[in-house]
Amino acid sequence: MVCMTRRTDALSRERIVEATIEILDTAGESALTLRALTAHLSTGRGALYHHVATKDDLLAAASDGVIGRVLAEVGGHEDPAYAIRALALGIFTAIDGHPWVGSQLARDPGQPAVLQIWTSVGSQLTRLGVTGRARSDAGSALVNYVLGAAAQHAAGARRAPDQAARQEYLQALATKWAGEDPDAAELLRDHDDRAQFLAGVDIFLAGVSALRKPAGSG
Amino acid sequence: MVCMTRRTDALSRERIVEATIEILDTAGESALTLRALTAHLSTGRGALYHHVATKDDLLAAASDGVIGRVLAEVGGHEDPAYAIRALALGIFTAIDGHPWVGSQLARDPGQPAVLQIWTSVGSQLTRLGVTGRARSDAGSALVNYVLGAAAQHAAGARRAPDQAARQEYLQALATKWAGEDPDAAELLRDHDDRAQFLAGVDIFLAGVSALRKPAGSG
DNA sequence: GACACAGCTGGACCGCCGGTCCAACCTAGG
DNA sequence: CCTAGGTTGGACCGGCGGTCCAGCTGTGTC
Repeated sequence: MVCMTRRTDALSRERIVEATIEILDTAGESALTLRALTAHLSTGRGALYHHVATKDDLLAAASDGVIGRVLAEVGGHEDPAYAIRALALGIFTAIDGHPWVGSQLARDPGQPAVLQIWTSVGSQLTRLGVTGRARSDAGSALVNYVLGAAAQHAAGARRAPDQAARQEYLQALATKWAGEDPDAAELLRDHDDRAQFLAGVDIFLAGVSALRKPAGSG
Repeated sequence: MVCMTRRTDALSRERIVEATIEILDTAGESALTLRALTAHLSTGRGALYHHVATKDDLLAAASDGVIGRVLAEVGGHEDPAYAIRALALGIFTAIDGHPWVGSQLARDPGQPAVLQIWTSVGSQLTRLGVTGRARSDAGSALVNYVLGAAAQHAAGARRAPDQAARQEYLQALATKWAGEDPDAAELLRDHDDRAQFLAGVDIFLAGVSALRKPAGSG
């Protein structure tokens, strides 16, 4: 009956999600409190709960927004293998910038953001000529790899936010590995998460291609 | 000076971790409360904190115990590729039985359980003849895939604990996919998580092998 | 056997959390 | 002007992880 919003600057789900992302980005997951959110929006809790069901709902909406933006950006490449690399790298970059998304994606396989990733990967695999069970197997492998790497990278970023702490962490790991394989310890020292992540995508793509060729007959 | 434990049936870190695993297995992650733990052990909170630093410490110790047992069991295969499959399947089975481990592994890359997985995978890859950067890339890919699949499977199990709920969930997913690819929707219906997980491992192993051959020179 | 000691134990207590509830408010329609 | 209903803000609730401390309990010493 009435117009849906009384004032353009009034509280809305969109504004709440926006503020949520801002808090998460600037102060981290642990700082996202409904109290902090109400303070940030200069409002009360009842108002929040008129637009949002629960805190989890809010987190899902926030990560859905970020992932949705990424998937929309990287959708337009002709070569499907290249598109898959771009898709994976886009997700990685997004989680590098917003570590909380990585944790959130690992939390619930039914949330919209994860479904978006599934369908994007699935359609690129179809374009790659993979179908049937091979496609669902490959899709599962790639999605799980991307989400796993995302969660680990995000957790690492949470644990070692600055470069010094990260160096310490890598050093400790290198020491642990040194006895077993000095070469690996050396590589760990000038280690690039992004390059390693892409190398993993390439291993996956090579595997899909290798398994497709020998099984020629339907 | 004195003997380290006064009575064999007294409170100890081991007993606490054991009780923690029992609560997590029987009642789920959300049921693990320090209050529930004290009730289970018929003790108070101060006593708990004499043996355990924080709740996170407890969770890490619990998952470390489960993973450690798994890795010790599957270590003895001659063929490294087979050993990797056994390793991955062992982790998958453990997480299928203890879903909370899956969530825990995705939370912190520095915890002992994750380091154990890294070193196990790394040593098997070395036995497979993969070295240097290829090894760290392959190890990263495999570990991230396994951890990602574990976390997703665990989250799914948390969300749909019984078979009926799981069917509903798959049905909803199938409906979503049906418009895009009816074949995939059909496959989703009689979907086997364990087989799909192993298919993913095979994709990565095939990729590692495929990328090793063309790059013959060091 | 008495004693002092040190580590262990249990429960009261704290601040904070997510979520609920309701009285006051503000705008649209009559 | 009044009424009505969606919107707002804050008081309130039970429960959480973690801290603190007074007392207990087993031990080594004499």
